[in-house]
Amino acid sequence: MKLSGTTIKDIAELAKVSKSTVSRVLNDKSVVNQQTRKTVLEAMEILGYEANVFARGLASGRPMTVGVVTQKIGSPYYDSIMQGVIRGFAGTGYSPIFVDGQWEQSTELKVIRTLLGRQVDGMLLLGGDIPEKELAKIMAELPTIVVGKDVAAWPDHCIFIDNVIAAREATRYLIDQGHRRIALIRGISHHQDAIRRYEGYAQALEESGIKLDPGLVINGDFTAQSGIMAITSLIMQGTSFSAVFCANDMVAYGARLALHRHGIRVPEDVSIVGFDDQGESAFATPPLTSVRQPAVEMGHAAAMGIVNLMLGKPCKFPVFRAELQRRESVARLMS
Amino acid sequence: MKLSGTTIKDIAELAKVSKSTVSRVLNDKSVVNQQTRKTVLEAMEILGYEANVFARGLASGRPMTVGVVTQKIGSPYYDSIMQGVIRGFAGTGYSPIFVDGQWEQSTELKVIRTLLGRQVDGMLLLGGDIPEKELAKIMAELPTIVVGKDVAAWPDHCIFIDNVIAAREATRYLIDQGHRRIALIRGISHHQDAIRRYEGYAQALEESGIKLDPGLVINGDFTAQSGIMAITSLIMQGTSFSAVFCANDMVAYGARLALHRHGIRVPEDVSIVGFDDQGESAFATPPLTSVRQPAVEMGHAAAMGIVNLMLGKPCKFPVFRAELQRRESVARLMS
DNA sequence: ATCCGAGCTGCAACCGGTTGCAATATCTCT
DNA sequence: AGAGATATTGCAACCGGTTGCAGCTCGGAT
Repeated sequence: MKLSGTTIKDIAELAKVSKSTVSRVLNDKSVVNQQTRKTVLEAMEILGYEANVFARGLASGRPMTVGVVTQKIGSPYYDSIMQGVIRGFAGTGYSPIFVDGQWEQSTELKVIRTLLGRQVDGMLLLGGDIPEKELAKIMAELPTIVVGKDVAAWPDHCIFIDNVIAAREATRYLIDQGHRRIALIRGISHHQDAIRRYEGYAQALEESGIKLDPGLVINGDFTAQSGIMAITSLIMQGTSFSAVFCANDMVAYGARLALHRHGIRVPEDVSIVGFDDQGESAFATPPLTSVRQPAVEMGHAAAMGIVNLMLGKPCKFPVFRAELQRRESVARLMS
Repeated sequence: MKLSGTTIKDIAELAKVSKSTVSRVLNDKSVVNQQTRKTVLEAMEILGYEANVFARGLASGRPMTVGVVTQKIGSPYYDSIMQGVIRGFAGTGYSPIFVDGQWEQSTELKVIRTLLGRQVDGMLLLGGDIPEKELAKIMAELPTIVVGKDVAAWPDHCIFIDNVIAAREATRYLIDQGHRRIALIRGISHHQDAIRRYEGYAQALEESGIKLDPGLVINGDFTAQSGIMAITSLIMQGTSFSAVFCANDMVAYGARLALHRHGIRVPEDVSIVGFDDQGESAFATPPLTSVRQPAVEMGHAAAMGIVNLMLGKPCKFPVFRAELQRRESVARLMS
């Protein structure tokens, strides 16, 4: 079967050098005479050369693919990162293969092992919850970048936003709007993001001299259902609150719905702030105030970063900042 | 670099045959003695053989990849299909590469050409809007399956739900609930789905002896923003209506928000029905009644179908049915 | 017994690169 | 000028399969 045609052999002939030399120019690993290199590059230009991924993968043992481990296909936040990743790989010659960790540590480890044993020469971990010791092994074996998580030992290989600061700002915003009784619906309790956001929440309260009331902090699991249950339980216990800060937007939707069911108006009676700023949030009723994470951009940066890493170049990431999108789900508290 | 290890050579030795024979067993194209085949298969079993994608791609010219053309990475409906596709390819040896048509016919054609000229041996088209003539060319050149769109000339290569029936059922449901003045916010006017849904809407009205009022039909473009504008324009014109059927859920969110802005309650004053049933819809306030499309399942089926097609086997698809999810955004009209 | 075709199987070339090693050219130093 | 060091380049093997073609085996026809 004939494909696009030009091979390094053609180039070699045109440039009057050997295949080896062309290959060397291509991988620009070993030294090639400047003049020769130029001639070869011109030849490539003329012939419109494009490397055959398979031949290269076969010969070099480098499969030109990157394993991307996501938490759960279908979860808005990770899907956004995935979108960025797809875009980031476009045109690099590398292609991503996606696997699903199902939010379970064991599954995640299993799929990672499969990827390792198989044919990937780089790995992108989106979130995830595997122990640092395991992570160390992976990092030692393959170029790896972690997105949406901050691993102390590899600051340069992580792309993330500062969840503490983000949560602190969001909470402070509520405080600035006059709220004092601010409930927090947390994510999965051992989840790094959940912990950080809790921390930010606590800091903001403390800075404003508000005593943290443990009764206002409810555990959830990042699902809308957990938002419903959290609000329900707050109401059943008769706890009073004028605002809720949610682990993510899905939780916020659930919370908002539960409030509605109890005849509590948003934002007149209770204000809501979410986290992630999914696309739907701007059009929720009322539009949801939410901390926007630049997830797509982060995914994009991750893809480009891992490519550099695999080429042996260092990678440097821009600093990503979360930004509070102020919308109508928060009202100024008159008192 | 050493990878997982076993090659056909190992198998050949163990089974005491030549590489060729092993290869023949593998591709089970040409005739191989039953006994020999059995021995080889056993050897493969023992050694846990797994073909090297690159060697195979190189040697056969068949790259074992499938081009997946989506409309817009980030659009909920197509993303859901993509999820199904990813799952469907898992473990088949084929891997998908995703490209983005950006909702533009020209972009779509361009990326498709790139894929054709490049190295894919199958194509999955998610939705899309290219002329049937172009489609014919593609189909002639490569195994192709179209998802979410019904192309008359290739009924066997399309996976879709009957939008006319789905829209008719949804509309009829509103009618059954006592609604007579039912607005329709359409999708992009020339879009097949939009046209079909309009048709279903019209049919349902006619079957119930309700005269279709063109003033109740507003054009939109599948975005939340268009939902807002549609409702706003209806209200500005003083058109009365007790229900709105939306092109998709995003439009429904927009519509719901616009109604809210005008102090119109949902569902007490106006009922809303959406289309697609995104994950968020069950937790909207109020939970949105919506036509659920089994998008993930469709993507999954598409992936498995294209694999069969590429192997020369025929593919047969189950019939996918949309199903109305009845939730609280629709109220019975008391009159 | 000889011949023939069908059914299997092995040989070896080839897919398009990569890479270790040897060969050649160039340069530097004594 | 001669020797050793260094920079470039080419040769050829190899990655792990696929496949056209030739060769061998064997039963049945002549």
